Amino acid sequence: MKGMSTGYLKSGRTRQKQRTRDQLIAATRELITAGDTPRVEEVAEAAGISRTTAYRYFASQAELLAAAYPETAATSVLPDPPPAALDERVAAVTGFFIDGVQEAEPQQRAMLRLSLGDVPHELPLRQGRAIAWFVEALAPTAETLGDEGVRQLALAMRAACGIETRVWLSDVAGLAPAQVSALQQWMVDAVVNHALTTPPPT
Amino acid sequence: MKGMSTGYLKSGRTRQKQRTRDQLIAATRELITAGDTPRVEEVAEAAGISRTTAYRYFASQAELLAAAYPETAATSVLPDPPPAALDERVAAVTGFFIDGVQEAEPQQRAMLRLSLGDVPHELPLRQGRAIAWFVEALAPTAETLGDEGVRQLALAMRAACGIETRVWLSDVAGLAPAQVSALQQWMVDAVVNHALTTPPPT
DNA sequence: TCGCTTATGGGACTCCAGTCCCGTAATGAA
DNA sequence: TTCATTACGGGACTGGAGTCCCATAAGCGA
Repeated sequence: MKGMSTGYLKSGRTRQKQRTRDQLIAATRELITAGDTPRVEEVAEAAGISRTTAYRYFASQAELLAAAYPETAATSVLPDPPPAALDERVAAVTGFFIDGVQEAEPQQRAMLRLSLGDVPHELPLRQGRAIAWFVEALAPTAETLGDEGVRQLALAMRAACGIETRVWLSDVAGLAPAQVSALQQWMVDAVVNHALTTPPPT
Repeated sequence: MKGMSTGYLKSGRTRQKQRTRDQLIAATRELITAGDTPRVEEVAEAAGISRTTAYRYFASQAELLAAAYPETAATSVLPDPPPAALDERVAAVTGFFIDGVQEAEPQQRAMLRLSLGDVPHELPLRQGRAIAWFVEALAPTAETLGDEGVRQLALAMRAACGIETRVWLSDVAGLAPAQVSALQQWMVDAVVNHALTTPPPT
């Protein structure tokens, strides 16, 4: 089972398939918020759907978890109206992002672990949706840094406050969740300030 | 099988056990440098030792890989004599660390993945050995930052240039290995410089 | 050399992820 | 209502990680 093509839902019994898919995702979310990383079998059972069918919709546990990850439909996470000051914009986006990671930490960890699996994934398991948010926050620096510089800085910001850094600061460094968030926020400030004097490499 | 207590090797047939353990680690290293993440069974077979015995020494594939990770016996990685300038000290340690991570990337990824397993580990699977190196590099800042400040900064530095950040910059951001290293080096510079004006949170 | 201790080997077993085959039943068009 | 299409369910199967039991043989002291 290789996962279904994107167009699959669009032909034939559209509503039935959409309903099945939605039920699987809903069940996944419930189990995740209940605390664990559910097996595909558990999700299927909770949704009243057979394991086989669950695998028809999602090629792996990883894809199912990724699909269940809450979509932030918003293309921007800046307040309205967006502040003009760079530090306010950065603080808003960074705070939103760090809070989101902290809240969904178990799921984030599961997705990270599964994305590190032996078999490379074709499907975009971890999509880097947040990069655009950081780029937007950096709009005031566009002239000085240029498109490429802005992008590199946004990557550094995301790297500094993502789940990967959080995992190490928690598991190995032994910091408490609030300390992790504070240090990540501080690291983001560091890279932003540094970029203003020394542009990131390209 | 829960792994053997530390004192196990010290009682009874010491040399035999040490030999068995060494053979397992040697075989693991060979297979790793050959390119893959070996299964315990493969390691055992390559070492001419039974799978059961391999599990007697290492409770999991993760522990075996961690034990096979090259020990940098050196307590310092600064050149001799160590430079006095902060930026030279930081550049030396960071360069050494980033290069080491890049060279052992498959193994590092495997250890990261396995450390994210569902079952929490009691044994120190990932030990944070590098923290001391960064603390040492930061010696010139000890007076201004204080012990706690130095440690927090060292954690931020390690977080910025570790395998976790590397994974994201490679897999999601799509940077080439050399670009990843360059951006990580730049991030380390950023946090060090930032700490001189704005101490990290405690 | 003998015999006790104990490290080792063999192999069966559980659990989970993922695949595959095939029969059934729901859907929706004629 | 009839009937072809097709989504679904059941269940067997592979393969890898890790556990456990028991027999064997290697090590080491007497």
